[in-house]
Amino acid sequence: MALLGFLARGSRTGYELKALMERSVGFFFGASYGSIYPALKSLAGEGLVRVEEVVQSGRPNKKIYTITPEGRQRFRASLREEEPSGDVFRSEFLMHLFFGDEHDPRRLLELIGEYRSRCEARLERLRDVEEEFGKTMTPYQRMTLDFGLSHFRGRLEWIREVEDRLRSLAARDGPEQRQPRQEAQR
Amino acid sequence: MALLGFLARGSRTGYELKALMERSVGFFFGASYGSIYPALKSLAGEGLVRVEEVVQSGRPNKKIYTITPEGRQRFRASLREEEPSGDVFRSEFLMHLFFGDEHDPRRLLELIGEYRSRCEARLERLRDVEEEFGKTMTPYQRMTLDFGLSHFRGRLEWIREVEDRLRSLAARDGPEQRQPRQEAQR
DNA sequence: AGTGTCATGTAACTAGTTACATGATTCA
DNA sequence: TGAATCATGTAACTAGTTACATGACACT
Repeated sequence: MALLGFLARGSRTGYELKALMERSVGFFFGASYGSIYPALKSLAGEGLVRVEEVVQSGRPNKKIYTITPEGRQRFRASLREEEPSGDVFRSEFLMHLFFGDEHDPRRLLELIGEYRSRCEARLERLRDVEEEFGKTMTPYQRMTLDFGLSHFRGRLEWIREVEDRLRSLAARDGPEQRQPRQEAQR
Repeated sequence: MALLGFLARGSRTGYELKALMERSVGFFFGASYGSIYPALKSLAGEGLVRVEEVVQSGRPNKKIYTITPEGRQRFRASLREEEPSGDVFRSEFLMHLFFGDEHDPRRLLELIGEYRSRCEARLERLRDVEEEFGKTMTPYQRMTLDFGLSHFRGRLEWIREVEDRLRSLAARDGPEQRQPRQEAQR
């Protein structure tokens, strides 16, 4: 259904749809080729999109998908009728942190550093999107972008505080006490 | 592996583990019976946990799982060696908002109201956990709880702003213009 | 010489969830 | 009387992802 929404704003190939989705809704709705191509095929089978094949040399023929009037109708019907299911959130990183007292403190600091990098990178990409499209977005697209911006900013604030607490915990335990069990096991 | 972590803090039944996980890590690591029972079985098969069956009448026999020394070792090894994969976040609600201009404004306000209720309920539950266990938590458990607290507080702040913007958009468009396409299609 | 972009697609796999099956006891 | 709690487990299903297969062209 998401694909229909994007196609309602202009005809695209599967490849273009993936790139477009990655930048716009990627942070809350991932989609791989393995899900996009089969979905487009089934939409075409239902007559919700039309396919126009453009012959190319040196690469597979381009397939430009265009939404049909039935597709538009179906899309709007799905917006009206579908109850969005609850957000899904899952974090293995937090599970590691949860069991932090069984962890090597240095490893923990390393893990959170990686976590921070990933958040920073994602925030950066959202800022790029803001600069590039900020003026042409609908107010609704703007709201979802703001969601992402505040999401990652909040996350980074929390990370900074956790790093401080982790460092003071490490200092309190003293440098000589670091990963005693790991040393003993060898 | 998460199950081993919980069992390292005390022996439990599968049923108890589910309840325990729901309250403590539920907001970032969901687990259903359909995943817990088979996992416990395979852990027992690998000798990482020991099972003690308690005969009961009127309900299935209780199976109390206890971690073995090999289980503890394996758990710590997994903390040391496993790279936590990136967080997973997915929101159908945001997809609805993203296409807000094709939506009926009243329906949108309704959807965000439901979204707010869910967030408030989750925040409330985390506050319950804080009151009940705040004093006995490890500093690491405290950090993950704070993650949840700041996560949902940030979310609620964003929601309030979106509700304001949505209402002013609805006011600007005027009440007579509501869902014009939906009316016309019938 | 090597990386990134364009461009399609499938098969195998992963990691679960949901629904079902069973059923006594306790509390409001 | 009805809901919640305790307690286990499986089968069928869902919704994907990852890796593979193919390969030219442009840029650095």
